[in-house]
Amino acid sequence: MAREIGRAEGCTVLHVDMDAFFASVEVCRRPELAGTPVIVGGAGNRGVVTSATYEARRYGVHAAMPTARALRLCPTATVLPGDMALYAEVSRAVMALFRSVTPLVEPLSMDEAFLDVAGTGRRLGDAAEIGEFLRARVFDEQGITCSVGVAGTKFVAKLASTHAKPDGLLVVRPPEVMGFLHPLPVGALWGVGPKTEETLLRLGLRTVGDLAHVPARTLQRALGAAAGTHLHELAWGRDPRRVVPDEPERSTGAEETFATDVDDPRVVHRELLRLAERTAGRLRSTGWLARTVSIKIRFADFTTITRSRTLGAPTDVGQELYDTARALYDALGLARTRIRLVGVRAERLVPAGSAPRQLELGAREHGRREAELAADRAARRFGAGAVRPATLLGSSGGSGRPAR
DNA sequence: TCTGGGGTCCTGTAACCT
DNA sequence: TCTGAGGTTACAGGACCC
Repeated sequence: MAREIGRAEGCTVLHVDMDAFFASVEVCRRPELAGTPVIVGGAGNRGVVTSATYEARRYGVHAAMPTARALRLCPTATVLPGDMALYAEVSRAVMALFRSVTPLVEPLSMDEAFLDVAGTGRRLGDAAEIGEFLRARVFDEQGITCSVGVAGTKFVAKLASTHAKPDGLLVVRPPEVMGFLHPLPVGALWGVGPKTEETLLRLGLRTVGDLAHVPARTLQRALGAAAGTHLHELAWGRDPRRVVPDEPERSTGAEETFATDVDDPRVVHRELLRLAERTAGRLRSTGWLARTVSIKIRFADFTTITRSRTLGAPTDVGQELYDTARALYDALGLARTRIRLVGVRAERLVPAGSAPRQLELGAREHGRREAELAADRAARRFGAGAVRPATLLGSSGGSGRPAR
């Protein structure tokens, strides 16, 4: 349990990260699982681990690992399918707690957020004391632990919370940044994944310190202008990004992997319709319209393509998303090609209130939109799936059923 | 060992316009 | 009329994150 409490001079940014979030929420709900390996993830032949308790991680289990492999490593683990609605509820409560401390809360995902506490006054103490206060409150109210990084910049705070895990808090004051940063492996930097790490290792750059002492030009040549400049700045601890609350969404979508590969266009069409409806429902519930529709196709060999088209007028109508998605798919001429996954995404979102609805198609489109809004209301009353397009009725037992 | 689902951002290319 | 430069936008792909 890494813990270092002290004055947090020059530190106003907190990064709070729930420990093994989904798995911890499950253990909280089922206390008999406490202290045992628990895996949340897909159980099918194509499922992967979404979250795992530290007891499971000790066996080498980690997120994104195929569940089947995780179970070979840790046969005693309890595998749970996951309950996104419950996790979202816990997440909302935790974010509300953060906002009771400062309005400057920037959620990164369900289980982590940046907080800027520069303007909170001394009521709760300095940034480190605020961090400890939040850790205690999250545990009291939700029964789960979290880790906190405290620093002067977002990215150092993020690295600090990673180092504090699990159930800890780490402060990195400005004079300590280089000493903290430079021994870390390059892969620790935000934005360095397996590919970039390989490129850097080929250049003989192993640590963040190595990166810092190479000319920025060298990194720009190897990684491109943006990434090269960015990494060089980070290696010197420079990160001017502010904590920004309420960033609008840029896209939303849905995708599903089939339980077994599919080559029947009718099955693909049906899945595109289902995904378009799901995506449109999300647009309506969040008040956005999409200007661009894109589809994603992943083939049996895991190669992936995307195709997109910009609409004449922005929409949140499932039938319109589907018409476009289907046209994009049909244009590929993929009959008999084995497909593993399909996805539909709505991009270039505009607020529903700001965009004039298209008049030309008025009557018909209005009818569709009204029907889908009525279906939304029915779903809220009677549960998701209460109202579905006729082509989706009875389709839940087909051979092309998506993996769950 | 066989790779989920939700996203963001960057880059290269082509088309189009001036 | 032809050609090229340069800017903008749309599209496709890839890397990355949780």
